Amino acid sequence: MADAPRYDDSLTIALLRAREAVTAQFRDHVAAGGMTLTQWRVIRALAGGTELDTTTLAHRCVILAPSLTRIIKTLEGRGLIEKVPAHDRRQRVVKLTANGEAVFTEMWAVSKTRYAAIEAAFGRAEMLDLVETLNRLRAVLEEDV
Amino acid sequence: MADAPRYDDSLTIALLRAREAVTAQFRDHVAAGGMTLTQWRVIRALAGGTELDTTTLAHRCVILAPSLTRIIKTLEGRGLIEKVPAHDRRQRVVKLTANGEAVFTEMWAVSKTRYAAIEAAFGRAEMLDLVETLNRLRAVLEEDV
DNA sequence: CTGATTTAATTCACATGTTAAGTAATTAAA
DNA sequence: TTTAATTACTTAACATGTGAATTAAATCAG
Repeated sequence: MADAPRYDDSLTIALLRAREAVTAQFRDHVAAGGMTLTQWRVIRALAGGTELDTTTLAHRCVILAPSLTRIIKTLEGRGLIEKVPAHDRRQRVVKLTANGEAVFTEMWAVSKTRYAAIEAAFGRAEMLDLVETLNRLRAVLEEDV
Repeated sequence: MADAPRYDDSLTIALLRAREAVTAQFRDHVAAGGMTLTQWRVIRALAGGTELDTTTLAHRCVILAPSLTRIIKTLEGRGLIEKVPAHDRRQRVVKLTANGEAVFTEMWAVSKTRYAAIEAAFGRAEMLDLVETLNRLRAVLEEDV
């Protein structure tokens, strides 16, 4: 009785630990760039001149709106992103500044290296398969259950 | 160039979204019990009379020590857990109160149902396989890379 | 065209994640 | 045995997660 059965734990905990292990591979170099992993997701989503409104950006980065509001404020304060006038004046559309693009380019090179290392260690086929499985799980849960 | 390539995104985002989709299946009923998902992990880890120190508990629940300190304070304040005297007086050992066990038992029944629904929708074999793959990924990353 | 509804963001309040620093108890070394 | 190092946990400070309430702009109904 020391260990209760693991019904809802096995999957949620496995996802949590796996994600923790993966992000750990990027955390240091992102922190070295003076950024959090969440902020880095935003920078990445805007790289290459992409202009996005808050809703779209939040969805792509998997960040809730209130968090993104704060992050935009922070990154704007650091001169990494800037506002862009929008047709719909309710929207807040943003893009990277020249400085933001430069920071992205610099960090991106390292990021690719880290990712390649993961791929090499785990196997490219397994990796693609895992991503496919995860997306399938998500699709199933977002419809049926 | 509107879309930057997806090197480090595919896996981290897939993990993030998949976890979000899974936890969404439990969030409502856990919230209905007046608890957060993180607090629920702690309750579950202690169910059945289990006594654990903070370090072990933090590891099992995948919660950082500072977060667990606050959570223990909260749950203790609600009368769900209580301290247990420990040999090593540096340690904080806790267990569920009778009330805590009762709350667990009540919520556990629903939790199992939700989990069974996920298993039915996604497939038991795929689920076990996914958990195994996630743990293998973690093992690889925690050693080699 | 005016009022009701919907939509996009923001703000608020609280819980948790995250790193660094601090405290108390234990253990190891001299 | 007294000090130094280690260990377990807490506190602090800031970033993010989360749900609810709020504000402003756009859209819809009549």
